Amino acid sequence: MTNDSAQALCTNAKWIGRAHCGKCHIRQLMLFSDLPENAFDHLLQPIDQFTYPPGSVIYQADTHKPFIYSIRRGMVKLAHLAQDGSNRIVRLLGPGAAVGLELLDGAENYHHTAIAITEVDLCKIPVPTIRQLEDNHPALCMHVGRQLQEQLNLADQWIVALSTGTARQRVAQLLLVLDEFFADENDAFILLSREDMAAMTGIAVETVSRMIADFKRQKLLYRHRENYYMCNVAALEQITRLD
Amino acid sequence: MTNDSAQALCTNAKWIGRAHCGKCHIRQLMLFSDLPENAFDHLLQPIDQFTYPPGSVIYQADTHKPFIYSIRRGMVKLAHLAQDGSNRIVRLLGPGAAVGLELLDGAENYHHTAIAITEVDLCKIPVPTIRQLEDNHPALCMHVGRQLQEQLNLADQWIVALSTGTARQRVAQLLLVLDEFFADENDAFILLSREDMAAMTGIAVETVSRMIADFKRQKLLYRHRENYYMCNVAALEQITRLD
DNA sequence: GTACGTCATTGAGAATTATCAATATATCAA
DNA sequence: TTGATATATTGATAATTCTCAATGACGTAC
Repeated sequence: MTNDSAQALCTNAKWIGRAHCGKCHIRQLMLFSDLPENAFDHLLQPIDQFTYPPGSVIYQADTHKPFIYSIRRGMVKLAHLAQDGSNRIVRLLGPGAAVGLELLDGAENYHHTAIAITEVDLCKIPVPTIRQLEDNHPALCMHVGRQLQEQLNLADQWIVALSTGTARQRVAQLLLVLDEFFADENDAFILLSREDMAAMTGIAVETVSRMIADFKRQKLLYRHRENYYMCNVAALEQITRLD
Repeated sequence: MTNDSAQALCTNAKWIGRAHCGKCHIRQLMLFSDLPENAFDHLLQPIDQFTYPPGSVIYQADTHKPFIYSIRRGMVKLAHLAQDGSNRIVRLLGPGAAVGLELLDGAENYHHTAIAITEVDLCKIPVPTIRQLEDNHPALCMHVGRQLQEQLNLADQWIVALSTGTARQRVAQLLLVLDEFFADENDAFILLSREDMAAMTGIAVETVSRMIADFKRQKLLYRHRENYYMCNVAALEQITRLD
């Protein structure tokens, strides 16, 4: 349970440019869907875009910066890192999700540590800018609510699917989550590190490795191309039911 | 893991009366805090109050009724009941919390089964009434958001505290949760059934019983009065850190 | 009071998982 | 390419937890 993952907590964000939310091509996914284009004409503070390399820390739990982030590309994990080195991932988020929303509800500090798993593009949105937009466009409040409800659903699913049952069942569920939410157009997904999978399911790294290796041998999980895998959904679903 | 809790899923709500939200004495806790008194003068549909005896089902997952509920008194569990009889509790809620909020975000059906643990008083709020109030009082949207954020925090804590670590640690964490959120003015709380505790922590009923019995023997947990218990917070916190 | 039902506790053995250690594989820099 | 490093896999054993079974405690109906 106590993993000594001495992953250096470094941030290596690279500025991509000013965001043009009115013209954002994935806006329907994002926090600002169906705000009018001109809503972004006179922002108090601009919204910038950044790229983060894999492993970089977007923000740390119990620290404060006045920004929330909207994920444009890539995969972000929200983790709880205890002082004893133990590490529990509570959520895995992808394009369209917003992180750091707790700041909008009066939280002083971030509740988790957010880390890029893959290369990630984010919009960095100042909290005062959100407030300004909320004042002028009450609909935004609903979108924030929708984000929260969505994340609540994910958290509940995390409890039911990834934190319940035998190790085999949990790892199978995790693969199904990756397949459902993070697969590309070929239905292939990046297989996470065993350490991350262990932190998601609350089981030991070696146990995860055994389950994954076993699934590979049984051809329930197979390589599609470099770093990308596909899985036999029906067979894994069977396992989640009957170990 | 698979518990054959053949608890009859019966509802026995008793009507208490029409709610007078403008004069609700715990309104600051509730969904409608700081809406003006007259906001409730011309509701499309009334808000009624009900009492539920322990064990009664408030609503069932995957069913639909156009109501959300605000808890005035008592303790409610949100559970996921799988067809194979397994039962995982994802949240424990008390006065001031609202349940069924997923309906406000377009969900067709409830996401959990909500069951009264103690005797419970609820306000039954029709969804159209919420919509009406939201239209007239945009601030309500923020309150819903706050409820969601609050429940998201609880869900995350559930993952980190109650679904991580050894059985001993999890049961200790559960007692700390009961002490923190559900203790009365004497700092005493109702000790849940072993079955509920097992469903909250994802461990077997017998294992929970062993841990609880052990805590009692060590005087970390002791009876205050009929059905109410107190715990040694410092000692239990110690256990959560070092097993 | 006794019989019954429900729930909590305890015991013992089986099964699962964690831990520690070794080996294999992949990755990366030179 | 070759090392050097990190990550994944596997093995063996210890520890934990689950499961099944028995017993105890408590309340309720009769």
